[in-house]
Amino acid sequence: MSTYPNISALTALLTEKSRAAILAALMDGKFHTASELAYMASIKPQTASFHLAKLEENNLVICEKNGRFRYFRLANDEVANTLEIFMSISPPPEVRSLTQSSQLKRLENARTCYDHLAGRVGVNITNLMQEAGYIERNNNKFIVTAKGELFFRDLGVDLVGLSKKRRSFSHACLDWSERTHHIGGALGNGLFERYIELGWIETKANSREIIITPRGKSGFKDFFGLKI
Amino acid sequence: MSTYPNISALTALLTEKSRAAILAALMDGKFHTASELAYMASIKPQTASFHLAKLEENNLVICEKNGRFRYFRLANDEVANTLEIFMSISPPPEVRSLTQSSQLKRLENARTCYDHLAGRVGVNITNLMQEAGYIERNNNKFIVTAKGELFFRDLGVDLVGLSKKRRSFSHACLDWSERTHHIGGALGNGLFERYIELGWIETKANSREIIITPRGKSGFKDFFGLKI
DNA sequence: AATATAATACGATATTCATCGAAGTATGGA
DNA sequence: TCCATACTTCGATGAATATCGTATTATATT
Repeated sequence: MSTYPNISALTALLTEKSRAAILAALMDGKFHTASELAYMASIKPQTASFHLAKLEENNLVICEKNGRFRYFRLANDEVANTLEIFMSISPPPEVRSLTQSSQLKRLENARTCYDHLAGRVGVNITNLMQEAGYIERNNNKFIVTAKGELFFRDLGVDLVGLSKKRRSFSHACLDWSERTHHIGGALGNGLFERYIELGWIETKANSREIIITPRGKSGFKDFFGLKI
Repeated sequence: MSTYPNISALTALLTEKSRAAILAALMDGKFHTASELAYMASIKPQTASFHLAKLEENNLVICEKNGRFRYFRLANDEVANTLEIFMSISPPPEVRSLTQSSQLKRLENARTCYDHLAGRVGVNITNLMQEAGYIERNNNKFIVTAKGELFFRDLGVDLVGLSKKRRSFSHACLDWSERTHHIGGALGNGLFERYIELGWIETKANSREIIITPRGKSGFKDFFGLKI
C-alpha cells in the first residue's frame, strides 16, 4: 500500500529487548559464541539461538562455525553504523548503581564502535585532524588531504593498503554519546589497529571499553595535540 | 542492566504497522484529522484513536482541537528528521503496481520532508548551493557564507527573521531516497515557503508530492543552475 | 429539540511471539 | 565406547497488544 520505505522491518528486530542486548554486545566488533551472548542478554541458550537465527536471516549478524562452537559477529560496518544511529537518537541509559555510572563514564570517554575508536577521544581526534587540515568532511565521508597523506605516513598508517579494502574507505560515523561524528570505515579501522600496534590503547575482554595507556597519552598529545 | 541507550523505547512505537502508516502520512508536515489518518492507515477510527493517543503520549505528535475535529501533526522537526533517518536505513518500498511505481518516481523527484523540500530536487539544490559557496557544511549543520547572504537576499529569503525562530536554523537532513542530505530547519522551511510564494512549486492535498511549475523550472535554473 | 457527525472509552477476541523445558544433533575428549 | 559440552529443534505456555463491536461524549446542523 505505502510508497514509503518499510520502517517496521528493521525496528521490529531491534525493539525486542534480548535481541537489542545481543546486538549491543556484538558492537565491540568481536566474535562471540552463542552461549556467551545468551549469558550477556540474561536468557537461556535456546532463546538466544532463536534470536540469533532471526538476526542471521536478516543479515544483521554472520556466523562462523568452529568445532562445536558457533561464533557470531555483526555482518558488516554498515550494520554497526546503523545501530549507532539508533543509539544516538534513543534515550540515554538509566543509571541505577555506582559501578554502572562509572562504567558509563569510561565508555563515554573511549570505546570501540565495531572496529574503530568512538567516544570523547574518538570524536576529539576526528575534530583535531579536521582542524589541522589532515582530513576534510564531504557529506558523509572523510577525505584525506595532501597534507594528511604525509601525516598518516608519519603515523605509520598505510593509506594505499586501506583504500584497496572492499569496504567504504572512511565514513562519518554517528557517535551516540557525543552526538556528533567520528571516523569509521577502513580508515577508522586502520587508525584503531595502528593505535594498538603502537601500544597507545588496549581493549578489554567482553567490553567495548578502551584503555588509553600512558604511552598513548603522550602519543595522542604529540601527534594530534589531544589533551586527556 | 545495560550501559547502552534504550533503543526499544522509540522503535517499539514505530514497529507497529498502523502507527508507522500514520506517521508516514503525517510526514507531509500538515495537520490531519483522526478520521483521515484512520482511512490512510486502513484501520477503524477507534483503532486510530488508540494509536494517536499513544503517539501523543510519547510526544511524537501534537493535537489541536477545533470544534468536533481533532487535528494531528508531527510534534516538531526533530521527530520528522528522526523518521527520515529511519526511512533512509530501511528497505525500500515494494512496488506492486504501475501507479505505485510512477508515484514513487514522483516522490523521489520532489517531495516535502515535514516542512521543507526533499528528494532529488531538494538534494541537488543543496549541493549546488554548496558548490557555489553560498552555504557550508559544518558537522550536521549548514552555515550561510557572506556570499550566501547576498544570494538569499536576492532570492527574497529573510535570513534575520529565520534566525530568530526558536527552532534550529539549518540542519543537514537525511534524505531517504537520495541517501544524502538536504537543508532542513528554519532555513529549509524559509526556502520552501519562498518557492511557493514565487509560484515555483505547488503541493498536492494528502500527498507529500511536490510539483515543479514551468515558472519554477526556469527559476531553479536561473538561480541555482539546476537542470530538471 | 432532534439528528448527524467526529471522536473516544471499554470490553472481548484473536494474534503474535518471546520464553523455556525436554529432547535431539554434532563435536571433542577421556 | 562413553560421556560432556555447545547448540538447535520442537512444543507448550503465557504475556502483550492490536483490532473492532458497542456504547458514550462532544459538537454541529437543521
